[in-house]
Amino acid sequence: MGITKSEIFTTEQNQLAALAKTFGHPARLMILQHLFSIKDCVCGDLVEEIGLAQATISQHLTVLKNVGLIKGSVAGTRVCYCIDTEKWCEMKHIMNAFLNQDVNSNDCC
Amino acid sequence: MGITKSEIFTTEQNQLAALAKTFGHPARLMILQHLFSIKDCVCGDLVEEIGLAQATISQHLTVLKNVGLIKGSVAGTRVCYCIDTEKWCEMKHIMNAFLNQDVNSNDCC
DNA sequence: CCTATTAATCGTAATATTGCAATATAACAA
DNA sequence: TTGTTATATTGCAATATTACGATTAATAGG
Repeated sequence: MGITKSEIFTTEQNQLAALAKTFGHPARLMILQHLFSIKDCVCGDLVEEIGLAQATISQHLTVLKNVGLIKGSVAGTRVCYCIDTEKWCEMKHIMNAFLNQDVNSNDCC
Repeated sequence: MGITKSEIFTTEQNQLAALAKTFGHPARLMILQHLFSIKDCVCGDLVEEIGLAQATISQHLTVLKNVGLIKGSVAGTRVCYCIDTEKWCEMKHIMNAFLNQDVNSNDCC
């Protein structure tokens, strides 16, 4: 039904799935990579950079904002977006805990 | 339009997005965690374990199989699923390369 | 052969996501 | 104020995803 039965899963599972879903679109990955690559945290050129309509980019930015990975501050007519490094690290720990669960089981790598 | 414009992104970005999308559902996370927790690699109890219909579980297993993270071998009437550890590690490297890109930029953690 | 068991597939319904044009909003500049 | 620029929101269309009942296929056990 396109609807996920969240109630039968743990909070942790739902949270991790929500995070992963955020990374589940190449445009959002590109946005994050661009935010990492520039130093001065000033954005707004994402539309030309990526090649999707302005409305679409804005939507993807909202998704990233909602999950907390980026934050934007108004600077005149522009909005300055940047990575929320604290949330990013928090996320990294959650992801790593999942990705490294194999060390408990058997031989790997 | 519900359709992703894959052609404007790099192969790496599309690949990573596809991987992340796989983790973007709690049922699939639960399946993977269950496969890690048991040792003998015999499955089939996933339906009771999770609480979704058999057809739904089968669908999720197909998604995981398509991305290569699990493999199944027929054993009589049953199918034995297990993690493809090689692919799992491969995936882990790809994910980590993305998650750790922040070390290049500024102070974190 | 017949039947039960297990998992995959089909068909369908409901909801979610992606994308864009058009419009709205907000701030600056003249 | 008027016009310009930058971003957000709205409305809509197309496609994707999730879920399940029903069916099918394949095998094991009598």
